[in-house]
Amino acid sequence: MDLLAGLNDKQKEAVLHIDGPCIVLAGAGSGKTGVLTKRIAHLVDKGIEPNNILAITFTNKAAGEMRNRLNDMLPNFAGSWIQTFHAACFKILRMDIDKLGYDKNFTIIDDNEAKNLIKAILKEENDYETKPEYIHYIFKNAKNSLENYESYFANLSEPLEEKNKYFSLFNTYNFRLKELNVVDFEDLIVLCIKLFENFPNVLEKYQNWFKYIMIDEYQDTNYAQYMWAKLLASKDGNIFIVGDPDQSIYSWRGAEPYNINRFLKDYPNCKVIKLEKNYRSTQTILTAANSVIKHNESFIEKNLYTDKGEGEKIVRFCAGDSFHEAAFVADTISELAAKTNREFREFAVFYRTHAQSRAIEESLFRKNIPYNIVGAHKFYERKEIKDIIAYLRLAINNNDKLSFERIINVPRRGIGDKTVEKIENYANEKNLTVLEALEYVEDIPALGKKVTGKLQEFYGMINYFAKLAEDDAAVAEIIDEVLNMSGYIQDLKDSGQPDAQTKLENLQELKSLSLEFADEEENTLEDFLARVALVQDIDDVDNDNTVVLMTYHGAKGLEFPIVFMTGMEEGVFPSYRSDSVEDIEEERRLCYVGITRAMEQLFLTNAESRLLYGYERSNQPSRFLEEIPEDLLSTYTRHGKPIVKAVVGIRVFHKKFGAGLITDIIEDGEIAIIDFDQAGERMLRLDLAPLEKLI
DNA sequence: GCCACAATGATTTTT
DNA sequence: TCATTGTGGC
Repeated sequence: MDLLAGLNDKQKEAVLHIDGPCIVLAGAGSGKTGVLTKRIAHLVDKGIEPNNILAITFTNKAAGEMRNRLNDMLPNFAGSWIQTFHAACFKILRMDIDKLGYDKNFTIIDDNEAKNLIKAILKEENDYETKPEYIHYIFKNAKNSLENYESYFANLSEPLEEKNKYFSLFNTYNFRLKELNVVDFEDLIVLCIKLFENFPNVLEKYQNWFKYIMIDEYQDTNYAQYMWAKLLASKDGNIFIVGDPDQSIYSWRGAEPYNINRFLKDYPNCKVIKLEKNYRSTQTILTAANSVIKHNESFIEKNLYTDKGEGEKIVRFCAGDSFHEAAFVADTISELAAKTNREFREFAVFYRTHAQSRAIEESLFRKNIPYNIVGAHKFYERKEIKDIIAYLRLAINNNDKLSFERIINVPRRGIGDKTVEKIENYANEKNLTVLEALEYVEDIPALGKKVTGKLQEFYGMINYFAKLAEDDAAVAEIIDEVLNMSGYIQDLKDSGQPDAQTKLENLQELKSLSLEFADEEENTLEDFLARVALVQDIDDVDNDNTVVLMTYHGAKGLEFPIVFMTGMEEGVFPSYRSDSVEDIEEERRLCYVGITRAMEQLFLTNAESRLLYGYERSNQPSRFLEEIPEDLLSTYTRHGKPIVKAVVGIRVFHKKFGAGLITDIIEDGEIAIIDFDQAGERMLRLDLAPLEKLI
């Protein structure tokens, strides 16, 4: 097959690049995934072993997509190192973490569990002042910085007392992690680097292994990830990175777009390739995106262009309030879907915060438009899923107190905090894991007979699961045993919770996932647990034909024929929380990401007032709106659309009651009965009521 | 150990 | 406003 077919000159140059450092600045929609995969295919064509190629992505979804495309291109492709940073580090640590004094059957905890551990520590210290979220943030930054921890904490701009407290908490936290035989997300990267630095022969092993390194979404790497890649590439210097500084929207999570500059400094002779031709959007949309992002200070100018032609104008709609805005979105979707024969899945609605989705949901629901919210409730964060995972983790890692505490009384076994405390004290005293302590449950002082029996039962059950795992039973089978033996399913069925059915379905889904997992090369329970920890959400290829709702952040990497950017208001987007120039610039990049998702048509909406934290707030239109040239827009406001003739069935807007539908007109056309979306049914005099017709 | 009510405090979240 | 978290009574 011809790898270069259909590529432009810049893309070809990137695909054909083999040795030495190279940076590809890939604008939105410039075909970067194609370039990455084709470059791998080209390397393989040139006789390079697939296993000598390391390709790093940020999401499992991106990694999976790349693998799929390669499998299509090269049917026998067996490269197993197309991974996220975290998954690659996990694979490395699984082989060598014992050199750092960790047990090889360590498990991974996610951010929530890390926060819970921090909360527990704070509670032990009777510290009710320190905010766990903040501490967690500091801890993450400390690890990602790769600095000496003592000096990192000493350099914090906090009072000395606080700094000392934080440092001491940090040490306790890390001590606990090791004790529990778990690592957090940051540890995966940092421990891997530690391994490389302390054991040069290990580093060399991987350097010889990964002769060709590729990193996607480089603008989103943090300092530790930058250093990790640099270490691995430092022997041969065959590092190929792809990124777009204008799409860096995660600096608040530790991403350092400055890493691109570091890269340019590290490799002054690197090849720089700019991909500016866009294959996604109309020129109108691209011009809008270019104009907005020009307001940011930038060291690399990019200008997206297309040969698709101008396309439709961007529609700008100014709504009275958030309900009006939502009604506009729903009405427009329903109209367009009918008129242009579009499927619902071609529409996407973006908002800055999840709280904004509600009004939009209600409007869509009212219009019978099917929709899906992306990213609000992640599969693996659901309580029922986490519970079952905790059973599995405890079976693998007997010392995982976090999991133990989570499920010892789920479903209810009559074992409360006091009992747990006694068990943990005993375990500490005798230097046993929590599960081992249960073996000697009769020796634990001050436990009732009933409780003892329950604990023995629990002990036997977990051991049985562990035995199954040891005998390499299929993960699905183990999950089945957990669901039944623990009584979890029965308890759900008996509970009478309104969402019990959904939960049961989710558990079924977990089982299905584990069945699929059985086909993987590495399919032990340990591997499954690592997968679960590293995959925050299941990317069920949404085959539903629904409108998609998500935050601007969630939209990154996606594309839709028709996009609604809602809440384009000062204080909402940009957020009232961003005040520094840097903050505003990041919001602007987020706006740029939003605009460039749209393929054919873009709608920008704002509301003159909206409900925030219980009270009404008036917001100015977003500054980003003014940064788009006027001639690209066709603007509609709720003003200037007086009701020419009130008839049953039209939608109207009332200054106080919001949007509603005229359901009847009585008294010779003098009085209308209007069913308001929010305010309910009202009778209003048409000559007096401040009504406007909704478009 | 469990349940009901009050107090709180609230962007964005690839792993 | 509203969902989550903590406290007090049983």
